[in-house]
Amino acid sequence: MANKSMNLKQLAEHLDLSQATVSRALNGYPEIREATRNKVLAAAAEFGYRANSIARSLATGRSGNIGIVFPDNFGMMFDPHFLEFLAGAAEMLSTRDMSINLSMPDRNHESSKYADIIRSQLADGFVVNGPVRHDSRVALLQSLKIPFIVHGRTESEVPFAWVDIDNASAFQRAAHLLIGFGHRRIALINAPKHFHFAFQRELGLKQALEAAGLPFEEGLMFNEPQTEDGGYRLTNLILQKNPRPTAILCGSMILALGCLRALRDAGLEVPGDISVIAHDDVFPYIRAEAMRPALTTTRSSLREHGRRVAEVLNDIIDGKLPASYHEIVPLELVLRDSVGPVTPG
Amino acid sequence: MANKSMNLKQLAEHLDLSQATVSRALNGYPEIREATRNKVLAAAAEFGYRANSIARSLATGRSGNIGIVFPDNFGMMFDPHFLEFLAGAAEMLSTRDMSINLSMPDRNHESSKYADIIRSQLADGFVVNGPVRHDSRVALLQSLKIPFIVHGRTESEVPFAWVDIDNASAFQRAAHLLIGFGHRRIALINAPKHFHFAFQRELGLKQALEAAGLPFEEGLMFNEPQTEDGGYRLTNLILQKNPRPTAILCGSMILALGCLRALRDAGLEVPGDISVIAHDDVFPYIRAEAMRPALTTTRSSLREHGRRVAEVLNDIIDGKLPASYHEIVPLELVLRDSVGPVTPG
DNA sequence: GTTCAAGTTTAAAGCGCTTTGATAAATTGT
DNA sequence: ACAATTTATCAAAGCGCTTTAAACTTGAAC
Repeated sequence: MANKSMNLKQLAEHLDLSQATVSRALNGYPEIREATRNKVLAAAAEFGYRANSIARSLATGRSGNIGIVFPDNFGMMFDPHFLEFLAGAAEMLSTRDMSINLSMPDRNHESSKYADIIRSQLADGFVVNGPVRHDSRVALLQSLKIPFIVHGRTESEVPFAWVDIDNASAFQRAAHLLIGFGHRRIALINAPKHFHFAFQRELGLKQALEAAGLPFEEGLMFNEPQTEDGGYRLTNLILQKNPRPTAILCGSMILALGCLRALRDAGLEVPGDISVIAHDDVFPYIRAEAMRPALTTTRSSLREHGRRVAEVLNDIIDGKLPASYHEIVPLELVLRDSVGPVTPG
Repeated sequence: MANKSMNLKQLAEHLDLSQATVSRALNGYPEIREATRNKVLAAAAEFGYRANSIARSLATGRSGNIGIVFPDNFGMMFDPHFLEFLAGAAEMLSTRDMSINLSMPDRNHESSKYADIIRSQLADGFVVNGPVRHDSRVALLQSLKIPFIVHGRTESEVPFAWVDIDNASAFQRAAHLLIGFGHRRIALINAPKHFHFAFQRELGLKQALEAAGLPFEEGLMFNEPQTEDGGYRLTNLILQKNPRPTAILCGSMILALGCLRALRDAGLEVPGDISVIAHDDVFPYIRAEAMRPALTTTRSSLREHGRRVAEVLNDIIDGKLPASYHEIVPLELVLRDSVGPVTPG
């Protein structure tokens, strides 16, 4: 169908070498003489030879794919975040000549989905996205002995691999900053609390308040899927509180977008009347520094997470890292112009 | 690493049959006696046997993957739309035991990306997403003789496969409806005009106006990436026009969200003061029927497109459909409550 | 009872790579 | 100069499936 291109055998014949030698030369084995390797590389380039990944997989027993299943909460938790993560993973994998095997969860037998994919060797391991506080996928994958990594964290008896940011401490630091500026009533616009990261973020705020001897007010905690619309509506609710909170913490830039709009509509100045800090997942098309005022954020690139998670999963599959490996991606608190001291009145 | 499961040879031995027979039984070949097939099926189920997709691919010469490359305009065109499409494609493919090979475009040599993927047999064909009016990918893939399908359309000398909705006629019908209600000044909030679909939509509006002998006003055409924010800002611009347009056409539900908010902020009633029609890509989490007022829309599910595009691409790869196959997905005009007659004033 | 065709099943080749174990060539030591 | 190493290359096996071509069964037809 497509242009039948040269295969290893033909390349080897052309070079008057054995397939074994050509294969090794291409794959960087040390026992190949430099002169030979150069000849092989040159010929490969000349003919545009690329190893057939299928044949390689059959020989090595590795599919070269990592499996990513659409979050089953898709439609909730969702879109820009998941896609941004995907983009990072895809980017990283292409540098290692690997790919993503993307699939939808099977409503009926979601449990067998993973096993099926592994058994048919469509993927060598999985990424678990959008973990909830007690996520059953971890135990499932563990019992099936399938390599996996969680992006984020969940509560589990048995250790498992994960890569996450320190959500609690990020929001604690943000809150600490606000408290330092004299804020005492801080509202939180957050994702639904059954997500582990959302729960942790509220915890961080709580800790900062308690550390400062300030009361934690349940009534200032708002949870909603992270949409611009949600940010707008929740902010309007916040503004009805009496006395009005003097600062708002937003769980995502998308929520912040809605939040800022609501504040503008209400005729409030940031940071004059109210301070705002958001968590920035670094979407290329929503830039905190370009906003008016430039937004103070806790920042951690979701695309970067995608890259790192894919990398770590590969290393786990390769046995270079243990199945219990975990890592906290550092995160910055970027000071810009949306935080100021509380004004009396 | 993962649970070594049974392979064809072992299954055949267990059944005291040849691999050929078992393979055929499993793949539904007609020459297998019904009794034999049942035995095979039962055993396969018992042992949870799944054919190794890699080995199958090597034998058949088909990877079983379709390639999807992130739109290079990613960050523009984008997110919820692309992901929704992806979800549909993933869903469809899993019913055919196929997968998506998802990759990022290589900035440096995007042209070789496709060829590389085909040569290394990572995919059997490609979906071209988010085509612009003159999209170079079509000529590229054609010259490389790689099976592909365009989701949407583009201008090209040579015929190629595509699946699209009739954007022009959709917007023409929507405009026609508005005109029927007496509207004469209709504003359009649209994606950037270099995208083929956006261009077509404007064309449709223009045609409807001309057919009714009404003037087409360039100044009422607004183009912006399809974000809620964009819809909000552009609507505010529209409201400053004098005389004020009496109807707005929105290119997506996300734009419409922003549009409606701006109207609400301005204290305008829909459809009392102004009528609104939007194009609905059917996101599960933005429902036109749930809005206030329920929105009249042109409707065509992007997820459904993903399914159909994947299906057609497969059929083209299989040779069941010609490489010039194309199809216009029908689209509905759903009347709800956001359109009304022009009120004098 | 043969004969033939249709219906079933099988042995074996092959897909294109990696890798093992053997072999040949180059290098070293004595 | 010849054995002992080390280095570079090769032939062949094998990964797990599909598919071709051949072989074996039936059962009907004569």
